[in-house]
Amino acid sequence: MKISKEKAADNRRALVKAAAKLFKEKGIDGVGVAEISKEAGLTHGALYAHFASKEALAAEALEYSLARGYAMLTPDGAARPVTLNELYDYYLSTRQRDSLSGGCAMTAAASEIARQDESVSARFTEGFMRMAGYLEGQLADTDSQLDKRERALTMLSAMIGGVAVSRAVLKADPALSDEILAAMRKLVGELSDG
Amino acid sequence: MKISKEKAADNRRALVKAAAKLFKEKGIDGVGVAEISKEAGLTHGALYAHFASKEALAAEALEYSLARGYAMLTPDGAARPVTLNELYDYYLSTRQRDSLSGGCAMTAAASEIARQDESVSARFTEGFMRMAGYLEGQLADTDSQLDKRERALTMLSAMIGGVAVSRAVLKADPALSDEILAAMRKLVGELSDG
DNA sequence: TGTACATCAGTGAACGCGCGTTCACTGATGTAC
DNA sequence: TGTACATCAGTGAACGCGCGTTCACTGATGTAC
Repeated sequence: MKISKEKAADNRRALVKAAAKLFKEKGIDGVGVAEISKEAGLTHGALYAHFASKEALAAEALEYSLARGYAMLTPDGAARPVTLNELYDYYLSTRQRDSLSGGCAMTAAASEIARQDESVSARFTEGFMRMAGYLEGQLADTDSQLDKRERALTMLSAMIGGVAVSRAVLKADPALSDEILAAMRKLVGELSDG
Repeated sequence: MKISKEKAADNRRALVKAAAKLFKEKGIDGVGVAEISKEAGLTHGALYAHFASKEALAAEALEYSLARGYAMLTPDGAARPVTLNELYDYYLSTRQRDSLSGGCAMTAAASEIARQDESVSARFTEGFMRMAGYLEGQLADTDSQLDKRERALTMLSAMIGGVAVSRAVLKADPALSDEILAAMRKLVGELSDG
C-alpha cells in the first residue's frame, strides 16, 4: 500500500537511525539489510525504495551518527554549553565505552573505514575534521611543542584509539580497560590546558 | 592423500600466515575460509583438519601477528637493537599505514576486537600489554603528570588510534592523513623523552 | 465538494551467490612384522 | 631390508543458511477534473 509522504519520510529516517545503531554495534559487514529493516519496522524491500544500496545507506548512517555526536558534544547543538573537560569526561567514560550502539561512530568504525570505499571515507573525514576544528578553536595555549591544530588532531585520534583499545581489552581485562580510559583522560587534560 | 608430518606442519603454518594477512587486510568478517585456504595453497576442508573453527583460526592468527610485530620492533627479536625513536618512526610511517596486510594487527583489528568473543580479546590484550610493558621499561623520565605506565598505555593507544584514523581519512584527504601521522609522531616523541 | 484514476512506498517471494561446516573418500606416509 | 597395512592430512561435493538485490504486485494517497 502507498504511504503518505510524511510517513515515508519518517520511515526513511527510521532506516538511517536503525542502520546507524546496528553498524556501530556489529560493524557494516556484521549486519544485514533484513535486520536493519526489521529494526526500523519495515521489510528489506522498502529499504531499496529509499537507498540505492546497502553501501549508500552506510554512508548516510555514518553522516547521521557523526552529526548527532557533534551536536551532543558542542555548544552549537547542545541544550546547554559543554566545556572541553566535560567533553573529555564523556568521551572517555565507561558509559560511552560500554555502549557500542550509543557511542561515537568514529570509535566504533575506525579500523573498518579504511576498507570501505571513498563515499564512506569522505563522511568520516568530514565528521573528524568538524570535531577537530571545534577542539582546535577551544584549546588553551600550553608549553607543548605541538601547535593547537596538531594537538587537536592528535587528541582526537588518541581518544578514538583509547576507547577502541579500552573496548578491545574489556572482556579479557576490565581493570586494564578502566586504567587506559583514566590514563587517556589525564593525557588529554594535560594537552588541553597544560 | 596423506602428507608427511613435516609438510602438514608447514601447511598449518601457511594457514595461520594467510589468515593473519587476510584478516588484517579485509577484517575477520570480510574473508571466508575458502579464500584463506586458497592463499595457503590448500582447500577449505584441510583447514578443518587443523582448526576447530574459523574463530579458532582467528585467535591463532592474531597471536601470530602480534608475536611477529613484537619481534620486529623490540631488541629481543630483532636482528639489531631498535631504539624507541625508530619504533615510533616505523609505527607512524606512511609505509606501515599504507600496508594493511603487512602492518600492525592491533591497528587493523582495533574496533573489530570488541565484537569478537573472549578468546580473541585475550590474545589482543596479551599482545597489547607485552608491547606496552616493553615501552614502559624503555621510557625516560619527563615532567609529564603521567607516570611511565600511564604514558606507555596512552602512547600505544594513541599510536593505534593515529594510524587507524590516518587510514580512515586517506582516500578522502591524503594530506590530512600524512599530517595526523606527523603530528602523532611529534606527540609520542614529546611523551617519550620530554 | 465528489469522483476517477495515476502514483509509488511498501510487501514478500524469488534470484544467484558465498558463507562456515561436514563427511565419504583418497592415497602417500610411516609403522609393525 | 622388504612387505603388509593402519593412519590421517587433504580433497571436493554437499549441507543449510543468510546475504544483497530484484521485481510483480498491492492499495492508500494525492491529484486532476
